[in-house]
Amino acid sequence: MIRVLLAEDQGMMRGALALLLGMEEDIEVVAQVAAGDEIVPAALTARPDVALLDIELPGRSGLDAAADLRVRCPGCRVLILTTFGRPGYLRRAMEAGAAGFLVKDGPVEELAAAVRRVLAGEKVIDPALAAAALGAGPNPLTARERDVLNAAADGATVADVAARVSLSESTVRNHLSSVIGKTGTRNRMEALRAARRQGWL
Amino acid sequence: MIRVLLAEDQGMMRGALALLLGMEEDIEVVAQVAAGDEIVPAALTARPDVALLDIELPGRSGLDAAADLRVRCPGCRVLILTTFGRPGYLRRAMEAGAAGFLVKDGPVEELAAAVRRVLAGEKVIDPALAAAALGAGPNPLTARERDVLNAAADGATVADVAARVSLSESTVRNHLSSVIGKTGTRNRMEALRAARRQGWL
DNA sequence: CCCCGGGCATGACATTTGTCCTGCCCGGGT
DNA sequence: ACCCGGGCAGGACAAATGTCATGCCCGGGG
Repeated sequence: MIRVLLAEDQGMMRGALALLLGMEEDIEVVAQVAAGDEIVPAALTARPDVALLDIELPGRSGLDAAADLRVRCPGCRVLILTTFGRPGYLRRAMEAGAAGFLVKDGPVEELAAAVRRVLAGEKVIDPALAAAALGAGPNPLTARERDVLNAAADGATVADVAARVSLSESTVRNHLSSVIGKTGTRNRMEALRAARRQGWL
Repeated sequence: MIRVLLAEDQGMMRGALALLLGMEEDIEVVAQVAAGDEIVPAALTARPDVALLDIELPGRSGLDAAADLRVRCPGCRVLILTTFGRPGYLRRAMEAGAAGFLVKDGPVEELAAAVRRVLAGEKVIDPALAAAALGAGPNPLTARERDVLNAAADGATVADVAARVSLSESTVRNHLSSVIGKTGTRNRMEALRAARRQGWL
């Protein structure tokens, strides 16, 4: 019996996946969580063999939780299941020690198969996605630049961002100008979209 | 046997829902589509009793398709199934003649139940959402303002937008200024977020 | 008939944004 | 000891953005 933990915020999706997986003879869903910060605690009590994690979750990113599971719950394989096949997401997933990376497109049949393959020690990665991730190179943004970009993501003005991250307005503008340069875009809005598309968040 | 058409772009979600609904004794999924512009053709050949439609679909909005089904396929009830419980979406769904409006949170069990209730002639709407939709009032944006805002949604400059919608730059700025005013925001980015949140798109 | 809202357009203006240059501090490599 | 990348900040400048007043045209309603 393969013990599976399921982390997914959309109730209907989570319920449907749980039912589907539960229908397989050799799979058992031993825990379901809807938030990122519930993943590690649930894994510690439920002791799953495979953790099926969404990335965009309330509370905490599935990728962060994956990195934690690596040390807090060794022997528990991580399979990332996400809407977006962003190169940066795949890269971060691999760095976090994930054993597989699935996108929510693609047929349902893939899911149970991927769970079994991951448990068998295989890596499960879409080859096309892998190529894209390798070709795109690593995240060129510095931590500070990501902070500032995130703080500006909701349309905040320079002054707002400066207040949020406790920086001078000049510095904020310098950082923003820098990410605009690195993304090859013309303004923060385009830069934001570009960074998101790459999974640089 | 209730004949159901399923329109949902995410492969895994679509597959999972189809399997779940198919498991009900009285429900049969007679068509599955992944794009908005496939809905009406599929409905015309498959003759479903209930059309379960996502809103955000490639090709065409599920809401537009719903309005079309009203005339092209009368007797076919529409049940909207969407990620976002935006007031404006619900309002538009009702105006398009939908019989129900479900959000993808909430338990899976709701789904089959909603299909049956819709077929029985009931309206299926979350009361809290209905209250929000009524309280929010109608969409204050004019058609042109929506066009311009959409054209600016990807970070395009005023010049870009003007070219896209064939307007003078001055007019574009006037329209943008107007939506900023109507949304009570400070710039186009905030205005965009506000409009999206309301479902005014 | 007149008024009003909507679309379109200009020009003027203040503010914000993005760029560039300079400078300082720090820590890690060579 | 030296350099370099990163973070931080200031100033100066050009370009983009947002506001406002004005004007014109149209169609629908009172």
